[in-house]
Parts: sequence; structure tokens; C-alpha cells
Amino acid sequence: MDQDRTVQAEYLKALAHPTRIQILELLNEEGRCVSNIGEKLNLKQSNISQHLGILRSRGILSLRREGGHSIYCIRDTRALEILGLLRG
Amino acid sequence: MDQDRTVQAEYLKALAHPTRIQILELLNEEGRCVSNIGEKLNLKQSNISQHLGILRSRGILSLRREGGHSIYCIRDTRALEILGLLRG
DNA sequence: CATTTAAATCATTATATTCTAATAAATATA
DNA sequence: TATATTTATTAGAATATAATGATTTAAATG
Repeated sequence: MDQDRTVQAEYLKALAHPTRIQILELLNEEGRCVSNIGEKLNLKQSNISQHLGILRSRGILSLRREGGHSIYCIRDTRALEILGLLRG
Repeated sequence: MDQDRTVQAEYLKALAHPTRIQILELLNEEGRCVSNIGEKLNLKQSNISQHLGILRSRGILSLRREGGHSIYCIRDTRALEILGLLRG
């Protein structure tokens, strides 16, 4: 089906950005909040929030609120497998 | 390294298009020339040529000339593994 | 050699993506 | 309740991507 390929393309597009790849590497260690990721990557808050939103909209990340923070975690581990394939 | 992530992102970007995914599915069956792919996908010649160029520029496809035709083949099978992951 | 065929390249237009800065919303704390 | 903190959202500008049509290049064939 062609709709499948569109969905697959959207998924890959979500992964296809250096910052989002780095976010996935960080979240592979442990769930993190936006500001924590911001410190690690040294990027603007709004930019990180947007990248997280893109990954979440594809189901790659999940979000839970904890205290005043949004904790993001990896939900779909296929993303990690794909990145692993690209490395090894 | 951040340059690695940029390369990885470029690779994923090359895969992240429905037409290019379909091209990879076709070439997984057998090597094909531009016009053959054109018949299968019913798209303009220049468009297909551009998509093939993108896949080739990332090392995903290879090209050999045969008679008057350019035969494209899959060179980097990680691309197929990634698509397999997205299906399964 | 002229013509046809196959493919690549180029220019243009339309659309999408990305980043920044500003603002809004939501929650925590004094 | 007022203020501070954290995150999300919005708007705008810059850049990138994609499709089309026209042109060019290269090879094959008459």
C-alpha cells in the first residue's frame, strides 16, 4: 500500500535530524525532562521542545508529567534499532 | 561525534520519501533501469532520475551502464533492513 | 552522419523544515 | 495570591526539498 510507505517515510523523517538522533541517544540512557536535554545539547528551549514534539507525534517518544517537569522516554525501540543499524 | 549524526541523518533523509521507498522495494526484486522504474511507478522521468540520484549519492544504490540503459541496484542492504524493521 | 532513445541536469515554482524570539499556559513556590 | 519556573505554542525568516517542463548529454541505430 502506498499509504504504508507514506507512514514509513514520516517515521524516517522524524529520525532524520542530528539533534533528534542525539536526543534519542540521551533518552536511551534514561528518561529526561526538556531542561535537562537543553543543558546537555546546549540548544534553545523552544527548539528542543519542538524536536521532542516531532518524535512524540510519531509515537517514538512518550511523555509523563512529574513535578513541574515533562519527562520524555523512548516508547518505540525500533528507532534505536535503526540507529544501531546505521552505526554497526 | 556530531558529524556522525549528520551523516546518519542524511542517510535517513534519503530513505524518507514514499517514492524512494517504493524504488527500493522494486530494486530489491532485481536491478532496473530508469525507464523500467518509470513504467512501474508512473512518474516523470526527471523525477525518478532525481530520486535515484539522491539514493545513489548516499551510497544506497549503485549504477552500471548496460546497452543504452542505466541499471540501478541496491548497494547498501542496511536500507532494506531498516525498511524491514518498519514493516515488522 | 543524422536521428532516435535513455538518462541527467537545470530552472522554476510550490511546499516543507528549521531555527529564533516572543508569548502563552500550566504548575510550583514564596 | 503573586511570582517564578518549566514547557508548549506561535509567528516569521531562512533554507531545503520536491515536482514539473525544458534542455542537454550520451549512446545506439538507421
